[in-house]
Amino acid sequence: MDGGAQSPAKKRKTSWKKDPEAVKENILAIATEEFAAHGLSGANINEIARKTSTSKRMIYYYFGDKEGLYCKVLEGVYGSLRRSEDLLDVAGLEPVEALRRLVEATFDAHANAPHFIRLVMIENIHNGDYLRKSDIVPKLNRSIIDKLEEVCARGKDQRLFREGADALELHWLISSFSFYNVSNKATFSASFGTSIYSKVHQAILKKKATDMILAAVVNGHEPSSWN
Amino acid sequence: MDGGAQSPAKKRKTSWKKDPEAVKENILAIATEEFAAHGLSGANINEIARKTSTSKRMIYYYFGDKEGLYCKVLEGVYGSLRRSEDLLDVAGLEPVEALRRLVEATFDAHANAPHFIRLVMIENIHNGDYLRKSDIVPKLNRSIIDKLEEVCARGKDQRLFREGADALELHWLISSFSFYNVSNKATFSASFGTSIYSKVHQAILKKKATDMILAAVVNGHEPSSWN
DNA sequence: CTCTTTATGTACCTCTGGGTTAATTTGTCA
DNA sequence: TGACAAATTAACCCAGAGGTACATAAAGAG
Repeated sequence: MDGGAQSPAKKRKTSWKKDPEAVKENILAIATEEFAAHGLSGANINEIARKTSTSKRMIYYYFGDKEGLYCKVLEGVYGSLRRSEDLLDVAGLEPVEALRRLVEATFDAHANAPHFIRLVMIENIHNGDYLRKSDIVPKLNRSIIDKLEEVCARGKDQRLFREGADALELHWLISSFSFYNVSNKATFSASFGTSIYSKVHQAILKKKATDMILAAVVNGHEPSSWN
Repeated sequence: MDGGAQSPAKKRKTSWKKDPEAVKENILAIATEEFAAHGLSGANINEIARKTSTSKRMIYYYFGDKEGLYCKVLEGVYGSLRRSEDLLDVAGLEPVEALRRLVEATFDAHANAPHFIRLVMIENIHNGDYLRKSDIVPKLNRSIIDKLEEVCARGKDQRLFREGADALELHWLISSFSFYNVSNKATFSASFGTSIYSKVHQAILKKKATDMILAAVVNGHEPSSWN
């Protein structure tokens, strides 16, 4: 699919060019695939090297060892998700619509970030050891919590939201079905079939889950999608 | 640390006894720990053997290879969960109470089955390949779905539940927060602190999540724990 | 134009870990 | 009681994966 690096016409004179950033990026991209696919111990450095346009030597040159590479991969996917969360702007929406938008966006973001999901699963298998060692932790998913807090505050101010609406608890709930929906697709399908993973059923689940959150948070909200 | 197997005084006469079932059980118990702790590729057969009261050779004698052992471990934990689900009887309760009980029981069952959670996570990393190969799949989590279906049917008959209440969708929702709560504890804590994992906060989350489900399903249910 | 630093390729080393071979002991049934 | 199967032990094998040594080409400093 990509390849093409071997085309002789391009680089016949200077046998190779120095381009550290591109090399690092290339390694990280492949490593993300491989770690996401096979886990930390399951991924194979030789295989990663083979799929890059560089050599195993360069992996160790830039990342030290397998764990170092894994950490950078982890930081990369967390960074991507955070950047996508930062793009979301609900400050202009009224509270109920803002919350609906946040839930739906979280659901979609998870559905569209399979690498992130898998690497978080893998990291949880390792008890979060590498995430904790990394320096990205503090600012981690801060932005999504900030947004939820802002929306909750406005909702309560306007007497639209119940007082029990709590940003962290909401994030826990919203993340749970958004994450589980992707992370446990394989075993859930094996047990109960693939029906809920059809495009239409996914839309229904998103709608019902969103409505359920709203029914819990918003005073007098009728969860009409459950009728 | 352990050792002691070399002490000559103990076993000078009958050096060993035949007890295949006990040996198999012993291997399975240790292997469950190790696979749950380190994953399929992360677990080490030599280490498993060392922790058993038998030898590596016996693992291969009874389970063929590493994957065979893993499959039996997987079947074991799924079986345990299913048996615990079978014990739950809500047929005598009126629909709303029955549903509340099912949600709470699922939440607690997951919280108390860390091995199951980790092995399901691991199995999902492997795309459910081994679960699908196993012969336990058909009857898998059938009982919990049957119970939900029975309760939903009664609830709708009595015009207590909304028509949109669907057993499989409910199971997806209930499982999601029950599972995520345990599976992602490490990364969630790393990001947002451990506050939600205190005993009291866990009870609050269970209450609120249950109330949220009820508010979605039950006509006119007021989610009072959110006030 | 050299000297140094950075970047890269090739070949290699080591040891771990999954899996096996072969012999030995225990139980059982004619 | 002796052959035969089942259970078990100890020692071994070896591919493969993580990691390294060493030489060297490119780029930058002076």
